[in-house]
Amino acid sequence: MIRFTNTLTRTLDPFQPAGDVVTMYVCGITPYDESHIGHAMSYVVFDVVKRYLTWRGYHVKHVQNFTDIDDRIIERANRLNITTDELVARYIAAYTDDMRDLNVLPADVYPRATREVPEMIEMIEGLIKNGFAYEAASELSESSDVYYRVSAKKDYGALSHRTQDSLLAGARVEPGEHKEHPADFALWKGAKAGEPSWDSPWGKGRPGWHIECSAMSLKYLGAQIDIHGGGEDLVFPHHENEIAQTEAYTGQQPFVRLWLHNAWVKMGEEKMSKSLGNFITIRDGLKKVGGDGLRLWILTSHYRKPLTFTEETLDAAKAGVARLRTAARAGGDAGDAGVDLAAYRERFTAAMDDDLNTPQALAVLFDLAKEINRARDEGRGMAQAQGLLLELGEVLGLRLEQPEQSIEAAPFIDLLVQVRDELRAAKQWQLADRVRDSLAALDVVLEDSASGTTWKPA
RNA sequence: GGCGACGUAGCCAAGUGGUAAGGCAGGGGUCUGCAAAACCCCCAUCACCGGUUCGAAUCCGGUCGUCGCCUCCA
Repeated sequence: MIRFTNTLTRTLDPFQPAGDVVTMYVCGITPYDESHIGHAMSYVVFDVVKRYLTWRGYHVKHVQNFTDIDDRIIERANRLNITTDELVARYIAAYTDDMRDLNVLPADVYPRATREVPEMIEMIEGLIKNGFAYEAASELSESSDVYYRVSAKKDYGALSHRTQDSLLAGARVEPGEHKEHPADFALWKGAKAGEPSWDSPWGKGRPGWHIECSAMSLKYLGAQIDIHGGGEDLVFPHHENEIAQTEAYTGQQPFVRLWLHNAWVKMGEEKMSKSLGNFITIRDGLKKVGGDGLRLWILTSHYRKPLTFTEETLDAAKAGVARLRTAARAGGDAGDAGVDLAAYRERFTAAMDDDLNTPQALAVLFDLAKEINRARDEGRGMAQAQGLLLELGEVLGLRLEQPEQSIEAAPFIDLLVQVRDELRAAKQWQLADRVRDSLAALDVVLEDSASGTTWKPA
């Protein structure tokens, strides 16, 4: 039985989707800058959720949004003197490249806020009609704002385990806003001069942040969905507000059956974040340790625990990948090594069933790798065990069977290796070693074995 | 102030009642022309104090420390 920790209940609950197709909504990025490895953690984690459920026989429909209009996008576009559309297109492309290289499977739909405005307006109108929202004049705009009336929903705060009273303390009202209650939040913002805006019953304006996810999950996945995921920092206020909006609008509860949240990446003792400026981009991480390396680094920690970034841990992940790859690719003799494959399969499944315990699942892969290496050393067949290693690796999104990038110089390296073999046959050790050392300096590692010499990128 | 998380070997990180998975690094071997890889062996009593229990890293209480959310954030 697959179980997950549900943020709403804080308990480990059996996974029970409502229908044949598992509906999963994951909060996507705001494309105004390059994504960092904290984002990578979130998307890799939910990619593994999807891969694992699929491996277990479920069909998953995955929707992930792009928040393509917000303050940061407007600011950044103004600063670069380009349109918000141009800015957004640039960073969606960068994100897409990052995900491809991380081997993150694409979502089924990538809705964008700016293309779903009518749906959001319809929802806001419904909320006003049934008393959960109200229009309010704004001194910052010629148009009105629309706010969600938090006090109208009794269980507001359930996800983040907060009371409405406690929310009063932290809530802030910007100058010029006319909220009934400080904790009320914007569904629609009246347009300020020079901002992109859309026509609405309340004049020109743009949607608030939270309403987009409510509108898009409703449109693409229905009033009630199985899984909603995102980073832990979205629990409040974003996801709390999504629940409030969607449930108030549809009248159906619960909006989400299973809330999943991943913890954050720490830089030393602090959270990695854009605002602190202490981030490593996905692109840089990929250059350093590759897609598998980054994934392994992320998955060696449980998704609900903070993951510490240091250069050393990233290097460790890279070395770990090399180890798994060696076992997966070492020239395999056909046949069964006498390895109890079913036992490994069961251990892996048990670990993953238990709230996606990827650290334990990886331990199973490493144990299996050791068995494969041992079989090879003893001259036993190991092809089946290697097949299992690849299969389980794939569930975690690891591409162990092939180099991630084709190397253009491969034919030349092969040639050098051949020449070196002849030198070795002639016992010209010094020259042979020079070839090896020179290739090493170019990050090509040679390994001699009884069956010949192989090489791999460092 | 409110809510929450965490503190396990040099580093990272599982384990939530029966005497500590895994990875990286390190040490010693085997193999090798040498090296690399691989294999074998070694390397922690779980922040601290007290309690419950036959038995606790794991439950309870306290102390110290660290971090997060409450404002944009994966």
